[in-house]
Amino acid sequence: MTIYDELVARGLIAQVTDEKEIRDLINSGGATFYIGFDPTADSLHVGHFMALCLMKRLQMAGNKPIALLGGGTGMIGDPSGRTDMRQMMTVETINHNIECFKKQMSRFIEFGEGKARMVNNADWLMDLNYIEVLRDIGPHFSVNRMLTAECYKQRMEKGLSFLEFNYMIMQSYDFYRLYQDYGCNMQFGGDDQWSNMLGGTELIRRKLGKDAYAMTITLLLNSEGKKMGKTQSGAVWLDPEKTSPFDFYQYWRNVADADVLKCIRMLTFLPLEQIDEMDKWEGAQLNEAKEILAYELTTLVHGEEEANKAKEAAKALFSGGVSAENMPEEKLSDGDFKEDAIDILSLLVAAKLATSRNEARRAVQQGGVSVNNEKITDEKASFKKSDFADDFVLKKGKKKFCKVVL
RNA sequence: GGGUGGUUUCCCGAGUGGCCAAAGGGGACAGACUGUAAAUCUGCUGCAUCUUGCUUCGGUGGUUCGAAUCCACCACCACCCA
Repeated sequence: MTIYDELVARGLIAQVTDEKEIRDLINSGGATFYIGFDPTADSLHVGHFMALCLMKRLQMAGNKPIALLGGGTGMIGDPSGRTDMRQMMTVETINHNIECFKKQMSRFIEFGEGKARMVNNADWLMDLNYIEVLRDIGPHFSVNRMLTAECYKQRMEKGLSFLEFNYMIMQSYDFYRLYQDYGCNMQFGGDDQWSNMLGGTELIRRKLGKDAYAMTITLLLNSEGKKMGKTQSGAVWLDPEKTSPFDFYQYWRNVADADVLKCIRMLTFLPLEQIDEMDKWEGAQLNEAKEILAYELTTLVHGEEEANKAKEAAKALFSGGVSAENMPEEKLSDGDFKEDAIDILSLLVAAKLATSRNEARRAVQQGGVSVNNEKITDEKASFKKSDFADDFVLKKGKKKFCKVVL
């Protein structure tokens, strides 16, 4: 199976500028492609992960990847898919985020001579001269056209600043530069990047009279049409400090039935035949598929060891046992104890299972709290250090728990 | 620059002087049922020393016994005119 067909079969391709050309190009390994990553946070997330996987897949097929860090575009902020303006980031934040990105990326993709290339668009965007750019690039963009682009259209109601309006031009300029400097003839990106990417192919055509191509990756949406990889408290991060391997595992373990196969197809490297087989599964058997999804992804992102730990911890907990072997831990300090005792509400807060004593109280009142599998019903319950050995399992609700270490 | 409308708790959104920690919906959380799914039902949703107290309705100051509600100034946003 060719790489292009595999991408199609996995449902990864959303839009392409020229299907035949792109198919030939990437199947023959003739593409030098780039994917841009704006340093909007200090860790990559699942969306980035998909892009990195795509990079890897194409690289294995002989194509040359360029990872573009948006040190320059991050100064502007992409308005695509947003209903309000991004908060402007300071240069320090951007640089810090870029460093974080670099570190994480190197774990997935090999960079270096003859391998993948990593560049930062700050290197050329920051030194641009306003008037020169206007005269050089400006004439090739029609404001009328730009305003009809989907990414701006959404913003016509809420307001769009001139700063953000320029984002498309900067991204287009990136492509134009990469085309000239590295022979980059293709751009990949999230589906929300489509109009920005077309800006680049168009600019290359107008300025250089050459063809360049663009392809977007399907956004990973759940059955309700919402972006996946998001939780109430924010994104599911790849940084283990921000989202623990256990939580990461649990996120995928808990996806809805309707979404499991799609996720496996799009996010894992499992062979398509095996996935097609799983596609026949129904009902409770899907639980097994979720386990596979969670395990595969955790392995890819955090390594086999962490994946095993997460899997074991989850198994132990959900199959009734209290084996706290690999469970996420929360350490208590002596300061948490008053006169050698700690009440249940403080305990929940200290273990970060509740954000306030009120919240903790509610959980107890509603019967959602247990200590070492014993339900706590009295909100005034209190524990002494001597009531436990070195640690114990504190549980709030069905899925939130931690091993409290004394 | 001129005019108009707006800024409410996680989000949407009601509230135009006391009965407002603030309707309703969504989301989140907890319980029941289940397969660590979905759907459904119930509870719950500012903070705390919790039958009470404290802090909140863009910001600051004022009027008043009493302000999310009235006044002044400021900030931000949208629309119309330039």
